[in-house]
Amino acid sequence: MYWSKTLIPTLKESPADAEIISHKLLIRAGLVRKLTGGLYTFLPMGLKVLRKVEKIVREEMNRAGAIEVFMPALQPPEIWQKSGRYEAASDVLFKVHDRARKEWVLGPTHEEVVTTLVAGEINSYKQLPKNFYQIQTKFRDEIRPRFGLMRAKEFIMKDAYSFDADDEGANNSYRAMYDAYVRIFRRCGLVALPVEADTGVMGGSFSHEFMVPAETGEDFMVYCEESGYAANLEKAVSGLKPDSTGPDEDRSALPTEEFPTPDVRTIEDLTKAPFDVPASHQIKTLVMMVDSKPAIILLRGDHQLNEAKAGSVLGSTVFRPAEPAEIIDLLGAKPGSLGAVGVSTVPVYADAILEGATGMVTGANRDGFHLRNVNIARDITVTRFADLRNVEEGEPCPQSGLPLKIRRSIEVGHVFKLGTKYSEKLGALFLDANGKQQPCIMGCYGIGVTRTLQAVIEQSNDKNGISWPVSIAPFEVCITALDVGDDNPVFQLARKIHAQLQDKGVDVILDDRDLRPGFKFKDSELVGFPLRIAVGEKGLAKGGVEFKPRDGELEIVDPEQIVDKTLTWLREHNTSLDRSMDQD
RNA sequence: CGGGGAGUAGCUCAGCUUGGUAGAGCGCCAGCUUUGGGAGCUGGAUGUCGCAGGUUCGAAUCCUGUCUCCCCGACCA
Repeated sequence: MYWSKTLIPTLKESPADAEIISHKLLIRAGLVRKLTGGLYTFLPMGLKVLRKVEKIVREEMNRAGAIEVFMPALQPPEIWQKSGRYEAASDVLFKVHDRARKEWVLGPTHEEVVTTLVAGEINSYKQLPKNFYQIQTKFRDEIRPRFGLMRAKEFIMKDAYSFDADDEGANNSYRAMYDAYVRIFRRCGLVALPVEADTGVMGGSFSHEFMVPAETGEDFMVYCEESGYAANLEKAVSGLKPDSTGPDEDRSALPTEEFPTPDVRTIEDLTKAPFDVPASHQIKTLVMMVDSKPAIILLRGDHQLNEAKAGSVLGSTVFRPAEPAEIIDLLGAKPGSLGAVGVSTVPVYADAILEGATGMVTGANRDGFHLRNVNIARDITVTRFADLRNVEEGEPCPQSGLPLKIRRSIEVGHVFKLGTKYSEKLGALFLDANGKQQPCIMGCYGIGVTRTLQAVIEQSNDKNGISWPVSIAPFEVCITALDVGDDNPVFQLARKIHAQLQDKGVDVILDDRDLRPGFKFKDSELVGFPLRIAVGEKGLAKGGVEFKPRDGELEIVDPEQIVDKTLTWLREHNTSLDRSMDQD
């Protein structure tokens, strides 16, 4: 490819609407252009990277035994009603109407379609297991598209769905996908770590997310380097014990006592003089509404509610904080003076840390008053103790006991063991060896292909631009011709090397633009080609052409040697060809 | 949806407070000079100042409404 023949609109300045580095570089390096919020056109360089990521994904999915299909993006709402997700996923569903005013949905994911397919085509255990995958555009009415390709209304996903006859088989399918994901991300030159994850609206029994550590990530992962424990904050647990709660001296025998706390509205207010109650000695009382029924959640004052965990205790992912009017109606006081002492008409769920806590302070359900010496076991009717809070940095690892760390991360892949939720609802049943009808045991597995592309940029860049891994670089090699006249020997040599590399199967671009050298060097670094071969008079005077890895040292190489040198270097630096991968 | 910010040339922005009829840099076109780290000079093209309405002799500027984009929160690959 000659640079002048394609379109690589690089920008010296960052676009005003890009905030994070990968988004800026995506635009500046001319990989994509925005049509409108959350919708992007892939330009030639962006598309080349995308296709290379897809190729790696395909190879690894095929290697893992998955079979490729292609399902409609436009789907009938009926199958969503059958699965029960028409309501549950209603927020993210794009809905369209045909000329007869019939409604359709644009697929945000394909459990319903693939399960419908299997319901029709798979009848016997002899046909199982099967794992179908596709690489396809997904549509999601995101509340807030963000950060370029990171969260878009339309994005490319690899989605796979496994169907097994028994639980052991389902676990094997899950494991095969998990392993494939490890390989895929490694081949893309990406550091992506599997962490335990919440199953959320997908339902199902367990799941892992693949996380790319990055300051700009929207998720938090909790991890311990010693034990290898790693989990999404939504799911993470710690080894923190209940006995660490409560004041130092034993106040368990003292009766509860009401005391005036005018103008105290928050946990923070109560930690200040004259009250001086540490947040860890307070009980935070939250009122949640589930299907218009109230429930009370108790946390230690210094802890934060984990909504995913709360959802599983409340038995619904759909709940909201109660309005002040509802709270007054229920407890007789405004937020700021709430407590669960003496409450018996609504369920009270307390964080497990509070079990056995004594000498605590909580609201008195009377505006401007709190209670001290609260002994949970004695004074509060707790329906159930459960893990309801976010783990905090420094708490003991549940496995090693060492302090946990937390970092931001980008979710690039997610594997779920689904169980029989969809197969039962959509009739994906088969006859087992005893002639008995059973629902398939399913798993589903997603990779955000476009997001992965941007995550690589987020992880591999410097002040000069992107630094692509060889495996997914738009071109592996950029030949920078420093003179471009057709009869100029410099240009003739550059063209010769370009042709020779192309013959050897190297993905190479020749920068044949009539521009000053500095401009072309900057561009090649911005776009991020892993290897640059500059052909110019100065280099030739020193004995050859300039061989310059994007992140390495410049070498002068004899033009006769440059092809071999390049092939060797590419082989050594292509994460996709890493032989160590075949040994695990 | 709640809170914050912004819409002016292809891009990055100034002008708006204090109304007087459109600017800079980059990019683009032409010419000359330059030619190893985003060149210099000269000349040139490019705008319904997001849109609609209002106030006014006169609106990019003031007022009202509306749309879009970006950031923070709830959702997710």
